Amino acid sequence: MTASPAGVDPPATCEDAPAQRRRRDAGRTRQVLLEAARTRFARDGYAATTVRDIAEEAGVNVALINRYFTNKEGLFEACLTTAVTDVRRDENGVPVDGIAEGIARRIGGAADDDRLRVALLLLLRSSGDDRVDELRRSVLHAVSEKMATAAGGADPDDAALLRAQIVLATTLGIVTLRSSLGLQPLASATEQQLLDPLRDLVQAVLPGAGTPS
Amino acid sequence: MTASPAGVDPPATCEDAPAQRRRRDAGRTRQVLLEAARTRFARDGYAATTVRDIAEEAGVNVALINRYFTNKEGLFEACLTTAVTDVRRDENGVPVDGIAEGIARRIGGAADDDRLRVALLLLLRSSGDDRVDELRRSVLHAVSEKMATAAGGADPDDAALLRAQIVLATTLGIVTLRSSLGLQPLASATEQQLLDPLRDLVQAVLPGAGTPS
DNA sequence: GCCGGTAGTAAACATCCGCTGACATACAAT
DNA sequence: ATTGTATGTCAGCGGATGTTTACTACCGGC
Repeated sequence: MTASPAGVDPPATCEDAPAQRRRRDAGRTRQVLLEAARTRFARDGYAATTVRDIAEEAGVNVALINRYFTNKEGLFEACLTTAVTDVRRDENGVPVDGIAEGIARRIGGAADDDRLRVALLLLLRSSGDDRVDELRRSVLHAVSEKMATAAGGADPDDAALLRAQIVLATTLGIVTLRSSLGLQPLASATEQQLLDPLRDLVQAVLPGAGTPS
Repeated sequence: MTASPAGVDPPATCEDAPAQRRRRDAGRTRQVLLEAARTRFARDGYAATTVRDIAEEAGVNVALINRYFTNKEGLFEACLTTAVTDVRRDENGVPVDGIAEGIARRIGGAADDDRLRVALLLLLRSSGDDRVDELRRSVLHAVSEKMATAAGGADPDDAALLRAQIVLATTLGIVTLRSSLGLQPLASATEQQLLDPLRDLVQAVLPGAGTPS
């Protein structure tokens, strides 16, 4: 017992975590798995990502994916759910005016906002499952509705919704071209450099979008 | 010889093609394969598309993919080359002014312009091969340069290029949201309905973009 | 201490994937 | 008609993929 045959780290030195970290923690491994899957799915897409890749990146046994998420599809759905949460939370935190500022910050912001960029990329990835696709669609629809409402007042008509969705398309397109393609100079443009064009764009496309300056 | 044992159609009735169609035509099968691969790759992405799928859709034996394109990667590269050609040809055919009109027509135009939409989607798909990715990048860069030049005069600086790439991002984003997500009302918007917002957008984002009306 | 249930592991399974080589057939030149 | 070559077919290989199963190690409560 004192010298376990296969143990790499005997419990002599405690871990660096605030509380001593358990070696076996279902919630934690679930979280690590989810995090690894998010980045992989967002970067490479569903089909190009293997469960073994995810497990290795998470430092976890492959079989645990099936234990905690039933199957690969379930893991993807869980990732998408976290992405939906991220997007919704971000929506609430942003002021109603300053749409362009919000987009620029989300797209080109500091590295700690990377989570939101991953979430946006995830919303563009499809696993082929119709039910999950419907989830993606409904979230993006809600986002565009929110944007249209913020720009033009309550209960936007189809024309206003269309304009909001065009702005949304711009946002998603920029994120894609930046992270997946690395198209220069767009890919290395700072938040500040993005702001001016985006302000022009939003102001022109969205009816009644205030000019906060 | 007169009654071939496995022949399905003896050459009694000639095919409907203008000249009698040969039963074995390398160029034609190559073309059919390329066509099937384009739509599949554009719709489902590289990894999610199998060579067996492509061959079946083309009505052709799987092994012929390797015969004519070496491997799956080669087939994808050939698809991308046709997409590049399509985009370049389309660029030349469009007048310098009326950028918004051009985008609207390409995005929401008649069904016979579907080839260009497939080409645009293909440019967003990656096979993971660095050399092919560089091709995608260079083409999109050239497109944005052309757009910036058309809008603001020769030799655009980085700021002008950035603005053109934002418009390009809008274009690609709209195509994605329409065909891959089916986001309403954007997905079913007609060319005419897209035109007004796009005119506003282009006019605001691109410096010196003329107002042709 | 020990013991039940939970967390994690290892190995294998069934299937699918891209690809290849040997073979069969159609075409064209002779 | 014969023959050489281009074109297409077929079966299968080696490997990767998602998933399952049988097993071990750990933890917390008694």
